[in-house]
Amino acid sequence: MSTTPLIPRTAGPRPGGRSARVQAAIHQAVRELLAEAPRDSLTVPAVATRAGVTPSTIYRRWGDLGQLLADVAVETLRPEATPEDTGSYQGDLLAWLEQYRDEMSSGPGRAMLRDVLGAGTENTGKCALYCTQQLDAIHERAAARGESTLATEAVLDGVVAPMMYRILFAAQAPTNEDVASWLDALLQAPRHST
Amino acid sequence: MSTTPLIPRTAGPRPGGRSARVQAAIHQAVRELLAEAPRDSLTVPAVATRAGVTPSTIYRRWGDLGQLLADVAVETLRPEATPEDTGSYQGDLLAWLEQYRDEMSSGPGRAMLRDVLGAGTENTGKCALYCTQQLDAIHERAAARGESTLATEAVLDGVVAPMMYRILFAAQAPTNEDVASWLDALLQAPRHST
DNA sequence: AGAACAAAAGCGAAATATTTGCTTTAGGCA
DNA sequence: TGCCTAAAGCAAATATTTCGCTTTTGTTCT
Repeated sequence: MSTTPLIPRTAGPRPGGRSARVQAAIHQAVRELLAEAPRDSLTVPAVATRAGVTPSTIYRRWGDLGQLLADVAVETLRPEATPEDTGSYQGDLLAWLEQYRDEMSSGPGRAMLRDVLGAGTENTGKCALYCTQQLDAIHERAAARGESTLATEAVLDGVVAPMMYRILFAAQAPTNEDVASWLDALLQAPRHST
Repeated sequence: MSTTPLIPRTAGPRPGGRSARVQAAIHQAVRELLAEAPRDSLTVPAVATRAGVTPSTIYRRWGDLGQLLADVAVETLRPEATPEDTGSYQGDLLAWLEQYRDEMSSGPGRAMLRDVLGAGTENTGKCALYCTQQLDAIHERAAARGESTLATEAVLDGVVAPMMYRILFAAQAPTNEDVASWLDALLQAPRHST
């Protein structure tokens, strides 16, 4: 029964405080256990034990295993660097899209997507935000070089969306050739902004 | 060795048998309870009670609540009729895409998507299959009329995929205007097959 | 620095949910 | 009809989740 408020969620109040330490221990425990055993044998008590924490801590903070897994997933998905600089806009775009495809269509990538989408919180928004931010970074770098570019939204709709649709729903994941051809279609047809 | 079964998980061996009746009762119970109480207060024992069945029946057949919900969702999502005939290809397409958007971006629609994607079985494939089949039906009807058409795959990539991407990841769902403009872009640019 | 406060964690008992071995029932088939 | 098998029922054993209460910890105010 879910009558409880279930407050903030993902971030402890300040870095370095107890909350932050406990959260880090729990996230770490989840990652370790996911590496050791199949995902569906993971339980809250097991995570708690590994993290050196009581189960009720986890239940009070996350509510259930799904929310916790979603948090860990979105945390893992957060880009740790700006997209690689290949020297050209089209090169940057293609390189980033291909690595994104690799990551998302892999076993662990798909599992993380499932966790995030299955939980259905604002974590899904973060997921899309990270993607948009990386594309924006590529866009800005190209603009600084004076290259003509596509709107980030066009890339999202033209490449990322079909890619995700196939990863999520289709029997077989998209290939790098698919990605390249979606991108080509965009680069040929529509008006670039200069 | 009898090579028989290859049993699909969701369907009892024959319609009318005990399995089929039990499955129907359980599906029905899930739908009723979902209509009465918030989704996360649903439990397997509650479903079992409502369906007049023992919990172990559900656990043995579906494994857990998530799988059962995914089954019910994909069953609900199955189209019960061929797409409405508006008289023209473009009319048919637009009408169907708009109703699909309505359905998928509604509260219940999003919940069902979450259930299906979160469970991560071949149910996701069925979901995409239904969509493809409806689009193919529209395509065939247009071909029979002698109209020029788009490849179903183009519609999937150009309209359905961006639509789903936003429903799943974005803060705000796409509008019918979005759908219309995605479709327009397709209809103007690329080669139609006659 | 020290005291007081609030937020979060620990603990353990109670309530629920899940698993499992065995029995019973219902359909399919010779 | 009378076996035969797959699925359901039942109930005991486990495992999990929830919840009230206590304790710890970090922050803030003198």
